[in-house]
Amino acid sequence: MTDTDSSPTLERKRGSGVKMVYDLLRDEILDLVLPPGSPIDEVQLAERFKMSRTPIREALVRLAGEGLIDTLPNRSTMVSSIDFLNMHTFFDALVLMYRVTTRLAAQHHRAEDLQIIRARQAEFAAAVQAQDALAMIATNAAFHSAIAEAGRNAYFIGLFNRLLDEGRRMLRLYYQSYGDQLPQRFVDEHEDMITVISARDVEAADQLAKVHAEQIVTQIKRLFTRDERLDIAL
Amino acid sequence: MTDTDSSPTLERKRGSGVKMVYDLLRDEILDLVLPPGSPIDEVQLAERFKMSRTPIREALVRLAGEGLIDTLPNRSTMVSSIDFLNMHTFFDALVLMYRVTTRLAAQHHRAEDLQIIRARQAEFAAAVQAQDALAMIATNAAFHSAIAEAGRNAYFIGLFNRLLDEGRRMLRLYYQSYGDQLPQRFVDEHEDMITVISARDVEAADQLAKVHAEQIVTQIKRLFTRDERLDIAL
DNA sequence: TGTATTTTATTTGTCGACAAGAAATCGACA
DNA sequence: TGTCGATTTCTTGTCGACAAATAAAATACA
Repeated sequence: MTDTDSSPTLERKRGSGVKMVYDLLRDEILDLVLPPGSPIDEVQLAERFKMSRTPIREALVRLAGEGLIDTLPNRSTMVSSIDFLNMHTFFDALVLMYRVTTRLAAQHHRAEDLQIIRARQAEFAAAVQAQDALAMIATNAAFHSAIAEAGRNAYFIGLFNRLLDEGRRMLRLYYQSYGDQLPQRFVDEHEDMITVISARDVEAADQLAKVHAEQIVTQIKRLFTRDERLDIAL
Repeated sequence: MTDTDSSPTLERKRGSGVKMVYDLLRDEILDLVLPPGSPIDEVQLAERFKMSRTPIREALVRLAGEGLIDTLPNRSTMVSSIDFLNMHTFFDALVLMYRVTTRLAAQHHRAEDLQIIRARQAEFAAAVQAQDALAMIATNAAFHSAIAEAGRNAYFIGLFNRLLDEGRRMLRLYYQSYGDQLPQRFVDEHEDMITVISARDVEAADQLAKVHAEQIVTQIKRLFTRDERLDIAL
């Protein structure tokens, strides 16, 4: 890992360094490649990416702003822990955002939005077909994120994406312990959601999102409550 | 401004510089001391606070993360504009957060929460009494923020505070043009909200928050739509 | 006089180095 | 052997300086 590696005199474009390390670190955190509590060493990252600590630091400040890492002043910085104690607040917010974004999508979507949503749904269906649990998590989040985008409310989009990120971490924690798969039922429900959205049936969209979200929540809750091993990760 | 000034060898505590400039810049932005579009010059701030550009930069990255400033790569950074075109999305989110946070406060509040809420309400009533429009804006936001805290959902608290900040900018824009005052009616409604929260009447809290929020929204809307001068600020 | 091109200037992005703060290590002493 | 204190080490926070990118200004040319 410390050899001269691939690029000898790598020339980076001026502003791209921070985005690169931000994106990669973010992915590694959300995929639990860096599990909660992992130490984040600036100088280690600096020599890993062959750049100064300054752009590394900027990326870390951004991640800290999103709550993905915690910074102990003058001491250390590490990947933030998953708050299982207040998980119910997460579920409350998640269900509400599911409903609101689906509602707004039914109201404000345009033709091109539906194309994107359908593409995401196809990817999700493929992941389910392939029994690829991690791909299911990612494509499911992308599907609902696309719906939120169609709703065109930046405030809701922001919070929802944040929640989906947090959920990605929690689900990943589960799916790497087991080898389970999400049921085919979700695929069908997604199809129904697309139907009512394109029909601009706001109330039906809301109701569908509600049962869909609560179903996911109860499933996740069941997984976590019957598995005490996860308590140690707190 | 460039003389030796007050403190000759001012010793700042190690991590306090960024917080100081962050807090102050944030206040100046929200109070429209720095109106939308104002250029933010790093070196100017650096010599103003007598520190290096590095901590300034960190504060700016944080502010950019909250959407309070916009950074043009390699060019300039300035105070972000108020998005009047999508104001309805702001109102949608604001009303919903009003409702949700008040609901949750009725459910989860503790005795000490009510003390804080009542204190904020007293400050708001005093501001109304004194006809201090700016103080009304601030204390009203603080009142509802305290209710949100009592609801104990970090996700909703985060979004709601963000919305209150944005609303603070918009209202400030209005109240510095005119000399109007919020009606006494809001004080009474606040009292009603405290009553139903302490009675843990969730549905009544929700309903009260709904009419309260929508009333505020319609009032703001009326102010902005009847005043075309504000279009130029976009 | 108007337009294209070079030059200058200003601002940001990055770097290497140093200092401060806190934890870990070591050592003195009971 | 255990505890307290000094020292070392390790990481972060800050600094001054340089380089790149862009905009503005100046110049050349038709």
